[in-house]
Amino acid sequence: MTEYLFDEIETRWQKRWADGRSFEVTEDPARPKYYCLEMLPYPSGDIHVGHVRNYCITDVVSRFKRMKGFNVLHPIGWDALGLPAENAAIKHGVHPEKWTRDNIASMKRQLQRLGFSYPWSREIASCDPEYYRWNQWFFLRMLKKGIAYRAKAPVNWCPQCQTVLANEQAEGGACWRCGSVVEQREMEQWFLRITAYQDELLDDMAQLAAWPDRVLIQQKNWVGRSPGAEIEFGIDGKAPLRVFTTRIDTTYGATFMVLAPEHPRVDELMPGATAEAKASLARLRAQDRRSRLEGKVEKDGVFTGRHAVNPFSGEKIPIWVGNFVLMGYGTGAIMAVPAHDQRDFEFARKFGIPVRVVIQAEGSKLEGDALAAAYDGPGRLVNSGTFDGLGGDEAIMKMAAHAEAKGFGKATITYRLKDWLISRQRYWGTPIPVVYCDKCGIVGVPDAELPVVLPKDAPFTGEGGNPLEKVPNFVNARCPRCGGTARRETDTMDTFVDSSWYFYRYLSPHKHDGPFDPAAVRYWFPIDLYVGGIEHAILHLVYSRFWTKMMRDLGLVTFDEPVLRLFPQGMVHKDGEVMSKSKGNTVAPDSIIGRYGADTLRLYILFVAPPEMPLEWQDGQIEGPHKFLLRVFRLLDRHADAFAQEIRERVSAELSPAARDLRRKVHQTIRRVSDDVEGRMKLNTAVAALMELVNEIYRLEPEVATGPMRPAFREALETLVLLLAPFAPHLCEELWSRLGRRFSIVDRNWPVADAALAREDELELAVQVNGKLRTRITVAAGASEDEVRRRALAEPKIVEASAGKKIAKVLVVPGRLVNVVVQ
RNA sequence: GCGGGCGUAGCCGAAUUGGCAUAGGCGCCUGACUUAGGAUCAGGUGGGGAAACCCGUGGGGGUUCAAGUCCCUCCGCCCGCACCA
Repeated sequence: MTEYLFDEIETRWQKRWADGRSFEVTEDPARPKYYCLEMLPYPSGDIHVGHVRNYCITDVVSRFKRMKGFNVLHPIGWDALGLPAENAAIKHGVHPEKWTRDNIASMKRQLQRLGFSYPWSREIASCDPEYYRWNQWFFLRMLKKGIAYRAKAPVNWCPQCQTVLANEQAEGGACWRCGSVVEQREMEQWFLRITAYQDELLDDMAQLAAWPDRVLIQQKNWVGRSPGAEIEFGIDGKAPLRVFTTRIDTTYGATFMVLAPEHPRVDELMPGATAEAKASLARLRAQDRRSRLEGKVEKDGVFTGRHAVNPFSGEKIPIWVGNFVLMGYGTGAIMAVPAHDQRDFEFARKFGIPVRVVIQAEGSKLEGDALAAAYDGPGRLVNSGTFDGLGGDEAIMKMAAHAEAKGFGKATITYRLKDWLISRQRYWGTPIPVVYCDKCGIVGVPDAELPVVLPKDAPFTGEGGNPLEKVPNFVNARCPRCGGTARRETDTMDTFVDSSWYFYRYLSPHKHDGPFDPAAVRYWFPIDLYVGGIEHAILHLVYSRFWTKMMRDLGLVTFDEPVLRLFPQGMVHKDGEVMSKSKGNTVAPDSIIGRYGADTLRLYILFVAPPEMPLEWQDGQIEGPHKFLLRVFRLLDRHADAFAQEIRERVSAELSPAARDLRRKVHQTIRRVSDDVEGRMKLNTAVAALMELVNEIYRLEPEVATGPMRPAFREALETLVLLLAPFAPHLCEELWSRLGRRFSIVDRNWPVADAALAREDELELAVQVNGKLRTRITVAAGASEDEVRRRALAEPKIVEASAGKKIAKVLVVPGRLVNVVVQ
């Protein structure tokens, strides 16, 4: 019965929405706008309820804003997702384009079934040639400005995916898609110079006040800005060794140096190494990458047999190779100060290298193990020549100035962030629009020849390697500059290039003479609300910030940041784990919709936990929201038809006590739901408020539904339907039309709370003695403080509790409580 | 190891600015209606106690008239980063 009910209602309204014209959006400068979206979904076949949560959140906010009178853009698009699409295509023996489009169609159907019909949407797919065109267009402009460049560098290679990866995509040494351990390879690849924006990515966080701190902290750590200094340590008969340090003030305490095992000068420094030393070196090199994945590996190293000169003290110190020094950070070499660095200390102890204190807190005489523990404590320099007695920043500044004056060093800033590697050895992605000419070198494809499209006949063997290399028609090209023969680039772009700017393309998805319409961008941007998973904190969300800054420098936009408010929703868990296909603990939306309806599923997801918290899926809990919707339906079913026939009367100013209670609850609920959705994004408490309202309506229905107070009852029902509409849109469209109102409910104004009606006439105040609850009193809302105090002190329980004691103070907190302090 | 967050009923959770702890839902109990109820409607539901009252937000301590909320400390869980020089 109920299944039939919701199925029929939902089918009916999904059809109406699909051809409804009232959802059109325009760039009308006179109207306030609201641009909200969820992170670009992957067309990865079947969705499960874990995916559905961010759609629910965004859809509720969109509908709410629409009812608030905003022009709302809530678009949807699809990521081509190069690598997984290609792997899936190989696995299933179909072309990745067909696989992608089939999955897009399937996902679209599933989302429509959920009521996410995106009536005010503009749709894009980043696998379309027209999207390729603009990716390439941007690339060529970046190439011209030196932001895109090709270089040989150590890069991450995923042996499973058979392609290189960006640093961000190989975090912790594992591939972001397949989890394989990545290898380091020296390869020539395409990069985007994101490091040109590293300071701005940090500084502009000041504009991101509405982003969660944890995301900003993650990004900050990822950029990893460390101010410090570079110093050169001389080596007899060789070029000096450069190191980076944040603690130049400890240089007198450097008792040895350490190179990363992969450091390019290791072989040069140990030409006549013994077989034993060579074996140690080989061991260190083999060990290094794995050690970082597996966590703790004991510090290990080998002495090169050579020494370097400390430029401050002139002391000769041994040069070691050590597994705890990373080639990817700083210069890949360090000066080791065992007295003031835990890692250096451990290494020094293992190999019997001396430890020299150069910073000491006044009066302290630390020795041995305690030295390391004190390494970052405050103190003054000792054993540091002419710098003795200096402390903190002053020591750092004076020593850096000295190094610069003597020409062996200078203050620098080191960053962890590396340039974004965007080339991929895959078929299914945007072709990088350049050719290699024997005479002219690297030449960009002219705009007029864009887009460079993928050949349809690429062979998919599943044997690895890029199929594009095996398509002569694609590879053999003419040089646009000299007309000679040239070889076309076969690498394609990282899928994260697509997602870096898709939300601009939404504004004008069919534009052919530019990536987007600047007037539309002026109107809609920046994005007001962006909902998505936290897993993109240092991937998509860094890339798209970079992309916007890059476009600003190309003169395409005038602002620095694309997203005003970021809202990372919590994951959906089941059986204690994140719900995901690979875990096999998914719940299909279809099975829930078939049983309870799409509105119930939405309401459950929104109600059972606040949106930012993880949600534990529990089968039984969905009954509550379902029963609630049926309760609403039955309530309206009893009255709607009659109300639709009647003339709408104004609510009388003379209210019965029951009608007064009802109106108060109605207006309090308007206020609560509005605040919860608009300000705090606490959609779970908004739903709870609506449940309270329905309980109150049921309670008062016998007294108010008929007779002179009927208009107040009608007001309650209509307001309920309006407030519930963003949460249960199918049901509320149905009920709204049953009340004789016109399609669509999202075009109705959101109700406005009347403060006078919401105010309580009487207040129940707690009366405490020394902070302990003793009794309660009921007073008129406007009662004076004096009167409240008198009433409280007259209460028998208070008289009893304070008998024989001195009343020191009586605190009256208006509207809340009275606290009598006795001694 | 460093950084961030969290810990409230049998379960999910509420408490927005330090002001009546536990809203709303699940579950459970009672009653009504009913041939029947896994439907619906109404009521109850932190622990102890006959009651007065006492206890109660992971443990301990502190600030305050008043602490789930602020401070210190310990325990547990989650997330992020991790030889970053």
